[in-house]
Amino acid sequence: MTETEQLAKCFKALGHPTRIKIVEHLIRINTCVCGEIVEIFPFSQSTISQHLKHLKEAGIVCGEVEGPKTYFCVDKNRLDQIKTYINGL
Amino acid sequence: MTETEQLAKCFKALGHPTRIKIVEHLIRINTCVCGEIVEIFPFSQSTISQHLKHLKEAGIVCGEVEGPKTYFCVDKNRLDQIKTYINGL
DNA sequence: TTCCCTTATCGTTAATCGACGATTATCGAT
DNA sequence: ATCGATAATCGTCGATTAACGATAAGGGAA
Repeated sequence: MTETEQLAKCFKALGHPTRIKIVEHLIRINTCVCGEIVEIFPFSQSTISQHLKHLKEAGIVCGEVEGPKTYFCVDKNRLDQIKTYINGL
Repeated sequence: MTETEQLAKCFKALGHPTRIKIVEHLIRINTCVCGEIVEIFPFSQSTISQHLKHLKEAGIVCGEVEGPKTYFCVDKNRLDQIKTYINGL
């Protein structure tokens, strides 16, 4: 995958209001579990799980499985990559 | 439309490799005409026109009709808005 | 083991996207 | 007034997305 394609994937992942809010929330509270996000939004657990999957595949968030739970957090490096690109425009 | 929705629309518009490259090209050469972009990419005129429409609707580019041609350029203000948001994350 | 809690995945559905060719609209020049 | 160039729009098609409920898979506790 070219760099442009990778970038496009990131932007696409951020191209949905719910996913933007999920990222904002994750940054605010540093790390949290899927169920906590489900409580915040008026969408089903499966829908939120899908959004998280999108964000994970774009490398914007990472999830660490710990027992039955998965702790999600934002990948600062990837975020910095995006910042660097945008600022360079 | 909420601010988040507006942002999502911008990211979505940037969520395609061709559109990213169009924006990069427009920034590089400041302003240009649709046909010029069509020559650069291996896509049809209608496809490029659609991509430009997306970018326009997101407010990332603006097009000024001048006779039979339309001159496109990047809206620096909108770009700055995106930069500001990203950097604030 | 058997529940319960948590998350991921599957299958479905309606809507949207990305590409195309064809057509239309608009302006300038002949 | 017609023609040619340019760009936008239309109609179509297959692929993808976003949402859901239902189901599966995993670990922890009783």
